[in-house]
Amino acid sequence: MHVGLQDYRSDKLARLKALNMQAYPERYAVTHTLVQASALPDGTAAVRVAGRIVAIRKMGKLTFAHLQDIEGRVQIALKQDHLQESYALFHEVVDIGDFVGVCGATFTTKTGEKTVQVSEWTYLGKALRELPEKWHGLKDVEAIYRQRYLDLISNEASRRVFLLRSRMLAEIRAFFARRGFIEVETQILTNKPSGALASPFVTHHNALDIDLYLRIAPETYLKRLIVGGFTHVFEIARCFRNEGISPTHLQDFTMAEGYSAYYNYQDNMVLLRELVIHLVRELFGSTLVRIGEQEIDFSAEWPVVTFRDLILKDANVDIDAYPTARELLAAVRRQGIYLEHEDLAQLGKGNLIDVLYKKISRSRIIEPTYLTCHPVELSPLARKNDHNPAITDRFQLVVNGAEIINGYSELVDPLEQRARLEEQARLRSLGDAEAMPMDEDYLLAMEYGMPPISGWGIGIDRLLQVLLDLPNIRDGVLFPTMRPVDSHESSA
RNA sequence: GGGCCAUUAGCUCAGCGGUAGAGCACCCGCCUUUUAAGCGGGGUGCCGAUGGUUCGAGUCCAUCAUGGCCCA
Repeated sequence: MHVGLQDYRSDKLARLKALNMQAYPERYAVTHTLVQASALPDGTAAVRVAGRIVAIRKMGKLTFAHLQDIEGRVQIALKQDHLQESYALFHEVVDIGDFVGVCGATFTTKTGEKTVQVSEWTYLGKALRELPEKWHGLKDVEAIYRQRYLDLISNEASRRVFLLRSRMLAEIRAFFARRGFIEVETQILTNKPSGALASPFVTHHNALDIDLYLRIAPETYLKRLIVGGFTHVFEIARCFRNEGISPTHLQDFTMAEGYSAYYNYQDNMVLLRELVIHLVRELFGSTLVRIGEQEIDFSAEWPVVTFRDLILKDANVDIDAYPTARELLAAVRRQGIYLEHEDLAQLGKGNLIDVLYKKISRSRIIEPTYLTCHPVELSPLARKNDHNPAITDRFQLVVNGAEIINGYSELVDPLEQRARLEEQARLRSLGDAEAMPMDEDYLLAMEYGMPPISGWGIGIDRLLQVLLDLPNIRDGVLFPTMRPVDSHESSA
């Protein structure tokens, strides 16, 4: 016997078998979903619904119960008058948590709840363990992540989060389809961890006897597709980064990423603003979203701020006035700002600006804001600005201190790309694990010619977290990665 | 990697040196419009693990495990 199984439930299972009833039948035909049934007019006959029993209220010869699924619930009523001996049987074998199917007619109770008056019920599945407590639900964070099914059964708020996530992805697909984008799937097991500055997961292919990397971004593959003739292309891409765990970082996350030939980054700033406003409207029925203490109106104008102006405002330091990292760092210290980093002195100017921004500015940005003109060394795949070679034609959407969207005009010149990747490879050889490796295969594709391109990436998990104001990004992930409960457990 | 917090019944939680507790769930009885149904009766436990201190340890100490938050 397994630990934790409730004896009274095992007893009822044995009782079912003794009565020659199926504890786990193979099929049940329904006429309505639970939510549909709860909206039928009174007197609708022969309604057949099925679900998990989440509450039973027995009042002698009359019993009320609730059937529930992911979308909702409906009340059922069982009367001894109508059901005869099968009324007692119900109480003899059915527990909260079991699945049943019922057939009956709809009516409305004195207290106004639509209810199916059961004329016939069918056993559909035994639960050998008790459900979490009906009023408080499942509270233990660890159990919520490890046993999401229990969280979904017992917490209405959790059901809402995951239904909204699903709708959000459907709306993103519909939005881009309407604008002529073609959805693709590119490889997840890659030869090079390209397309972002991040540490990859490494795995091994036995037949080829080579190490492979789980993709950190689909970027270079989607741009190869532009070479191949796609004009507007996007992917809902699961990506993997072998980095630290925090309430805002996942190792295994979903990115929607897209590219358009002939666009520049400003075209995409317009496009993605439309997308976000569309999503907020569809999901919440309004562009006003409550996030923390703030009510944010996504339809209001989004400020556009350059890195330089942002840091000038928050730190009183003009990053353009200091040509080297050393001078910039000294200027920052003169403002009484002390940055924390493992080897601050080793950082290049671009990375230093990035650390500074994260320290003093990012968390202060609450309303949707486009941050632009990123330092070139943070963006090895982005196009340099035609007038200022120190910055790129890049933008990020920041909301409530979180980076939701990243996009830029793409670097399409293969010779400059080669030089940039050589610089990255050099940083990598000096020990920067996040620098990009040389990627000859991508350069080969570029050498066949690229049009002007602009691309974008949306952190789906992050977006969901911000819009739903979730304390931990994993609250929007069904089964977040966890350490195993017992790493050397037996095969019990 | 560092700091703080948590881990007690199936679930939600009390208990902080002296015989393991409550509510829900569960079992028995009553109850034909309830909905955290109600009323009466019943306590189901490896108190995360391992050591230690003590006459005596959920309780104090140490180490470990898992998780959360903050910092790096």
